[in-house]
Parts: sequence; C-alpha cells; structure tokens
Amino acid sequence: MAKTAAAKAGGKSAAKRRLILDAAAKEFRENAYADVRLADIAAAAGTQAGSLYYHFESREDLVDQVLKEGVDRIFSEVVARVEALPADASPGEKLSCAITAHLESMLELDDYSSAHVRTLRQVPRAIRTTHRKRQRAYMEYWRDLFDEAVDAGLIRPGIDPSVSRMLLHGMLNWTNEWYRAEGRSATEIAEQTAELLLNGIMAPQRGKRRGMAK
Amino acid sequence: MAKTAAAKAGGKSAAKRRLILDAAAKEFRENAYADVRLADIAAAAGTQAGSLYYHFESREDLVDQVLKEGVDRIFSEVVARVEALPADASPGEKLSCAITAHLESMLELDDYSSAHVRTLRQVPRAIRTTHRKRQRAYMEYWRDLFDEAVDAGLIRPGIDPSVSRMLLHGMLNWTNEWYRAEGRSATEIAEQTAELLLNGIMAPQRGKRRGMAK
DNA sequence: GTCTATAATGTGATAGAC
DNA sequence: GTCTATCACATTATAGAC
Repeated sequence: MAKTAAAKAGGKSAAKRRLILDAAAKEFRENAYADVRLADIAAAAGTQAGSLYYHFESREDLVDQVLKEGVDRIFSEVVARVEALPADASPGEKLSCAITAHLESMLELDDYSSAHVRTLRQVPRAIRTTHRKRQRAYMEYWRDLFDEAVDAGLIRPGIDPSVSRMLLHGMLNWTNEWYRAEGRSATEIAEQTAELLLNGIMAPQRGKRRGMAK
Repeated sequence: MAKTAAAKAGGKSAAKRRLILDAAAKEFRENAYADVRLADIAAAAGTQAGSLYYHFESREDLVDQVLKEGVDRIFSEVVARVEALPADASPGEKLSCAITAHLESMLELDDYSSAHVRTLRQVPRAIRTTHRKRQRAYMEYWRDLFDEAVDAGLIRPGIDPSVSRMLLHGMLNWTNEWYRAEGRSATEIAEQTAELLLNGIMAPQRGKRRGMAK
C-alpha cells in the first residue's frame, strides 16, 4: 500500500488531506455506502473529484483510511477512559465506562467512528479483510472486560458471556441507525444500555426474585 | 408502481419469478448491497441478467419486492407466534416469544427477513421511503408489547422503554452480522437475548439487591 | 496543488431473434 | 419466456494545462 506523493512529502498538504478525510467520514456516516460518490466528498471538501487523486490513490484507498482511523479513534477513546478509572473500579464500572466511551465517541464526538461501524460491512471484501485484524483487536479488548466480570463471579449461571458481548455490540452499534441529536444524548443512552446489560429492565417480582423470561 | 406483464397475467410464470426473488433474497442476505449485481442474481436463479426484465421493471423494483416480502414475513411470523400463546401469558412471556420468532425467522427460516434488515438502510432513499410505513407498523407492534409490560408495572423505574426497545432491536438485528450456522442456534441466542433484556446478566450482589452499573 | 477535460470501465436497461 | 447483443449512462480514474 504505497503512500501517495503528498503523504511521502512529509505532510506538506496535510491540511487539505485532512479536510478531505473529514468530509468523507461525514458522508459515510450520513449516507449509505453505495450512495457516496467521489464528487460528493470532493464537494463537501470544497474541491473537485479529480483533485482527490493527488491525495489518495483511489476511492478504495480513501475509504480504507477513513475506516482505519475510525477503529483507532474509538478504540483509543475507550481504552483511555477505562484506564482513567480508579484502580479499584469494579468490572461493572469498567463495562459501563467503556459503553459510555464507545457511544459518545460514535454518536457525538467523531464521524470516523460511526462511519467505520456503519460501512465496514458494506465495503467490498478486499477492504474488509484489511480491517479484520484491527477490528478483532478491539473485540478482544471487550472480551477481556467481560472476562473480568466472569472471573469475579459476577455473571449469573446460564449466561453465555460471548453471546452477551455480541448482543451488547448490537445494542451499541445499532444506535447509529436511530440516534438523533434532538433526542436522548449519547450519555443517557449509555446509562440505559449499561443498566439493561447489567441488570435488565424488569422490577423484582414477588415470590421469585427475578421475572421469568420463558 | 405498475405491475409487469407477467404479474398482471395472473401468475403464469410465477414459479420463475419466485426463483428469482429467492435468489435475490439470498444474495442480499449474504453480500453487501452494492456488491450484488443483476448478473449475480440472474446466475443464482439460473438465467441471464437481461431475462430479469421480463419479471421485474428494474433493479430497484426487484429490491423493493424482496424488502417488502422481508418485513411481511417476519412481522406475520412474530404475530402468529405471539397470538398462539395462552391467553394468560405474561408480558415477559410475550416479549420472549416475539424475540424468538424474530430471530428464528431472520437467522434460520427466511432469507427475505434478513435481507430486509441488512439492506433497508443501504438502499437509495427512494426505495427506503416506500418502506417507511410498513416498517413503522412493525415497530408499533413491538411498542405495544413493551407498553403491556409498562402497564403491568413490570418495568423498573429509571428504565426508558423506548430506548430499551431500540436497544433490543439492536441486539436482534445485529445478529445478522455475527450469526454462524455452526455456532449457537437462533433459539439459543433468543433465550440469551430475552434473559439479558428482562433480567440482565449480573448475579445478585450481597448488600444491595442489584449490582451497580455506575 | 488544483482545475478542466476526457478516457476507461462497469453495469443497468432495451431490442429483436428465436 | 429467454437469450444475445447492444445501448446508455454514471462514475472512477487519468492527462495535461495552469
């Protein structure tokens, strides 16, 4: 994956490149992958479609950069916030913190994060495989968070932590499809998500401690 | 939205038309929307790209039919199963039942259901607006299920049922992205989902009745 | 570095034979 | 009804002026 002349040149035109990347992230966040044309990105960045090729080798290359930056940003945001917790934070507190970081990053802080989540599964297979490793590392981090809860004996018997983890990512990532700036904030959604994951939604029932699901 | 000649003719070539729709549903389930070409669908249906135009007016028309059938199938499956429950079924039992129906339909019974969920948000805006009404009706049905639980006083204070509902749909719909036939069955995933939604994943803590999330 | 053509390509759509 | 061209068009990508 050779760098373009501009990238090699040591960031001389870094500003314009950044402008284009930002515009692309925004487009991919707001529109379906197939609907985003180079001309749209160029227009949003205040330039012409042909000019993009000075900064990027191809459309795929541009998409690739956006996706790469998307995981990197959300991953480092989550890690930074969890590590900022006091040393004696419980596994539940760590999970809640990670949930908030993921959602705030994706919904309010950063178009790259949401572009990544929304489009990763829509891009041609060639790009997707490039990102498999990076993506897996992020998933591993979440697996570790769950493992801590399991090791501490906090998880009820009958719960499969792997399945719970995937279900949690479903809750988180699907917010991209319904979150609206006018509605609940990312922080509020995060609180509800942590609450639901950790404790469910049902009030304790008389007789049996928990409502029966089945 | 005029019907094609074949459709008007009273189902003379209904079999072939069905074959094409089935192939399209499978393609849209398994591949990213932008990656599915008419030639792929035609090949999977044992015919040529040009021949599709006898049965459908356009690519968009074909996509439209698949999506329409997707909601219809999953919706009616869910309703049928919930209505088959005994009259005194609790709101929790109804929700569990609906969750199982949705997941089994989407993951194991029916390519149309999963094609609908996977691609609805990737198709051009024109098609998407066609489906908004139908989609909303299905969402309303779930809202009713939640309302029953609220009215019965089963939901803990602090829980926002609307947010919970969206989070649940995230859990359900995201399974398309990770479900594998070799792994957990749709039924097992449904059990885990209902359990997580209704009761959370954490064991009761000594001292306080429920583990703190924050 | 960016613009304005323009080439190259892929794919949806149509026509006409069979 | 289906096939085999072929058309038409959108969009990526390139070339060359400035």
